[in-house]
Amino acid sequence: MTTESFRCVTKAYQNVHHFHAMTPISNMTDSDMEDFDDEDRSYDRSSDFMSIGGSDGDHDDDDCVSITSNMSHLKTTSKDKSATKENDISSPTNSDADLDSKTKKKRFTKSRTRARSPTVVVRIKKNRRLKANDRERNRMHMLNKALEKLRKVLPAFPDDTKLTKIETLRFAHNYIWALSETVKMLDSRDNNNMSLIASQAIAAASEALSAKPSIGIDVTHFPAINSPSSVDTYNSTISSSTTSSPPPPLNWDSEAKPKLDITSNGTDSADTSSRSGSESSFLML
DNA sequence: TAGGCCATCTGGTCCT
DNA sequence: AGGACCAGATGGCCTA
Repeated sequence: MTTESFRCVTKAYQNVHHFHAMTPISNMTDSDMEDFDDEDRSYDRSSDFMSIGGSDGDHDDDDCVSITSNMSHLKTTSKDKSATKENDISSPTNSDADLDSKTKKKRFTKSRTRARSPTVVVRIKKNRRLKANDRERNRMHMLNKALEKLRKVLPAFPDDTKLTKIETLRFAHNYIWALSETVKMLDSRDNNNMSLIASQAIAAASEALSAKPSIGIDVTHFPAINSPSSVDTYNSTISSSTTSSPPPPLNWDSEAKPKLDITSNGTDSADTSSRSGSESSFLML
């Protein structure tokens, strides 16, 4: 188990309420038990211990999710439990049938407006917060997993430098843009005016992007990347060709991810100052 | 040591 | 009511 996953698992367990795993039920007060029921946790009276879901001790990166799943399971269980409670109310026993309607109404009202002491309310709120924290943690884990998938489909940097979140998004944005431009030009290969078309495409893209400041891709910086998809390289090659000869092939190794040349100069952006120029250019938004 | 990045917690808001 | 989403706050870790 990695340190990170250990931290993750440990934290998740820390964040569960003080009713945590292996808390002896016998040590609980009646109000505790009531609160516990309120918070939809399962427990096992027969074993006199409660748990928040099993763990085989062999955690991996998915363990945080599994913990959440376990808690979700508890939630499901609790829903069943609450449903059972409702059934208990709606389907009275024979002794209940002996009661007059007035009494029944009184009991029903009481069950719906159960008075709770301030300490119980605080505890309930605390548990809701913990559950919300768990969901939020899980949500962020899912987001990070998606981000990791995105990193894997992007060209790798020479030293396997892990892109930060913002760099990944910027890089992906520019990378898609580059591929789009390449496809546009490839679609026009049998046209002798490839150079004109390419420049028009870039101009159009530039105009469209400049019209949308929220995107703000810097087209003038983007071609600084010395990759086969570099519009600059591509376009200059096309410009120098007066015939209908095909543009330089995309010579990216089909087996390995293309390596970006980060040795050329470029303009650093504020939050990519620690990276090389061309890298910053490609990441710039 | 300062700054960047990240994970997590937290309260608010919106939606179902 | 509860869950999803969001943004601000906070603290830890790492690096120049």
